[in-house]
Amino acid sequence: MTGARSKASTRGNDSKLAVKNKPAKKAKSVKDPNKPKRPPSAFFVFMEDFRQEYKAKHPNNKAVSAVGKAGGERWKSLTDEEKAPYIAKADKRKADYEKTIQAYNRKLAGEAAEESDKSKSEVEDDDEDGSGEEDEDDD
DNA sequence: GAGGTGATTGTTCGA
DNA sequence: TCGAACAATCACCTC
Repeated sequence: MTGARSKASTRGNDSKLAVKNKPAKKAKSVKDPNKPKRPPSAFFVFMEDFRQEYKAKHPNNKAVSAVGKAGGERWKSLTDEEKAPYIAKADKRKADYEKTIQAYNRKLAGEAAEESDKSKSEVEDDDEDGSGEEDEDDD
């Protein structure tokens, strides 16, 4: 939309020296390394294509910032019809992601229950069949 | 050597 | 409901 991301928006182009005051993004990922990555939005699906095109046109330009800018402008110039295939792809990935995240959440719940059960076992100390394998969601 | 940074938009999730 | 975080990419820079 407005594109007024309070995050980076208009940063110094190549001012890598300008240290961003945003916290380490990766820090959160470290929290949940097993968490499935978010699906790419239609724009990112488009970028996958656009990067190759841009690379072909500008083999010397490896600056991701330039690709991002060019991709953003191109994306805005696209019509809904042109965006449609990318949106469809993104939608597909999103559906897949929902499945994955559900399995992930179930696994989390299972682990939480296991931990809770462990605490209980420590107190009661009985019943340890070990048959509580998480269903790897095969269906 | 390892890891952060930049630029873009869309989506998701938490407060 | 709003806003921040995060998704990909990769050369370059800092520690």
